[in-house]
Amino acid sequence: MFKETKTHEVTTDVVIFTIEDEKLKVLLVKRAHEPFKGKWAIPGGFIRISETIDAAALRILKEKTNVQNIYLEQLYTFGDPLRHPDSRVITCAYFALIRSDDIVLSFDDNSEITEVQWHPVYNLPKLAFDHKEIIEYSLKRTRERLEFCPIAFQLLPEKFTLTELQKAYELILGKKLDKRNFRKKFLASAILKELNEFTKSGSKRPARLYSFDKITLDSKRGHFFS
Amino acid sequence: MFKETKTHEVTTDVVIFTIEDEKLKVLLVKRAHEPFKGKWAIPGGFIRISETIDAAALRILKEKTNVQNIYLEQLYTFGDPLRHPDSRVITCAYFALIRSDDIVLSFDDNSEITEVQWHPVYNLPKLAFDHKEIIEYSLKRTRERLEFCPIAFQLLPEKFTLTELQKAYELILGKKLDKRNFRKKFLASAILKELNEFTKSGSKRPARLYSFDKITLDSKRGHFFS
DNA sequence: GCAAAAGTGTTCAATGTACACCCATGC
DNA sequence: GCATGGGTGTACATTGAACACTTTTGC
Repeated sequence: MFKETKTHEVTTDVVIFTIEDEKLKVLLVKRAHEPFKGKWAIPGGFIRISETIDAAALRILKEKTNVQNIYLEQLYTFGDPLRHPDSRVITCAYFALIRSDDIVLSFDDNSEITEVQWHPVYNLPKLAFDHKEIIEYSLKRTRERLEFCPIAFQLLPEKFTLTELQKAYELILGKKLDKRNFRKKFLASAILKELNEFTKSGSKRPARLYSFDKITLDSKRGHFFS
Repeated sequence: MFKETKTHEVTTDVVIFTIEDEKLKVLLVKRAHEPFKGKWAIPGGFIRISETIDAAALRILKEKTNVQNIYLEQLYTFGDPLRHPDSRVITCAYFALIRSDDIVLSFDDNSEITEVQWHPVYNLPKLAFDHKEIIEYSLKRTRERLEFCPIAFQLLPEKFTLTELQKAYELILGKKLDKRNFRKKFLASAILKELNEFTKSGSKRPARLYSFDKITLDSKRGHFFS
């Protein structure tokens, strides 16, 4: 009975969302080897024997984006025996939301990968393994989370306008929202800090900048991210 | 890098809730061997090389309870390198809700287990591994699910009274609910079928029996259990 | 007739939704 | 002065929460 388990392999894959060019995008890597050589996949890797699964996911996030201290949530563990064509690989998937500016995509020259790139979520190339399913499920979960917690702030710069925040919501949810209701809700929620700064307008009325109120956010962390 | 993964072991553990003697209980097994010999644990086992994780969890559920076709949901994957004292064991935890009547608890004489028993959730013995944490998290998720889907019906017989349904909710949520509001909500929801049958009262007013409307439930399955 | 559980409605507060116009700026 | 995106409030419907008494039965 124990013998059987020896050939399991356990990986973690991380779905990393961002907003770039007014589009919701996901980070993909191009595979250097078979199986699925030359196909796009979400970044992932083996879980090391003495690291937690969370740590493995964070490590992979950092390897590709140099980003740390991010909202990273365990999504689901995918274990169909046929999901990997060669061997039994169980993967514990995570998802994360990050800002794409001031990020330098990178990868070691370990010959596992030949490219790293952002791809529009709503227009993905053909993906390796069951990664399409994993991304779809991530999006679904992100939408569910968004109804309760303001995780969209991970996608925005420290100072942002309400319109930018609304755009982020609309991109994730895939639908238009009512401007007045949106603003009313956030201004009532006390998680935003109204700044006395405005965008230097490029040919239109300057917009007020807001930031997330770290104190309120931390105090509600258990509530939001439980 | 690949070599490292060879010593991972992957199991699934299943938290099985039921209601017995007006208490919310969870199924525990007593371990026959070290580590944690003689300690109570939630039932679990290795995932076979060619079965899905879902199938493994269902198999374990069936081995202990002979129950199939049940609401079984993947909970979370626990992978702290120190959660097992001897080796690296990653476990993919599931939870399920079942009725305890007409269930015969059982276990193979494979000498892994010396006992199988229901234990009150709110009064657990000391548990092996991180199983206390897993049960607590299961309860939390069950509560969250309960706010959206009527999963409590898994705990009840086919025909039940509104009071029994309410009791099930109260036991899971750990708090009293308002009778009138509770009934109003369910009678408005159209997921209950009102039967022309009543409990044969034991010294009190007979109560109307209801059953879950399978058709409505199935049509809302995607909605509830998405 | 009394103990025990079944059954029943109204009011109020909070929340979500629909909806249209004026404002400040750059050109 | 006009085009562009920024900013604002009201009315309505839905939902959840609080709350107390009458009914039916077995004994």
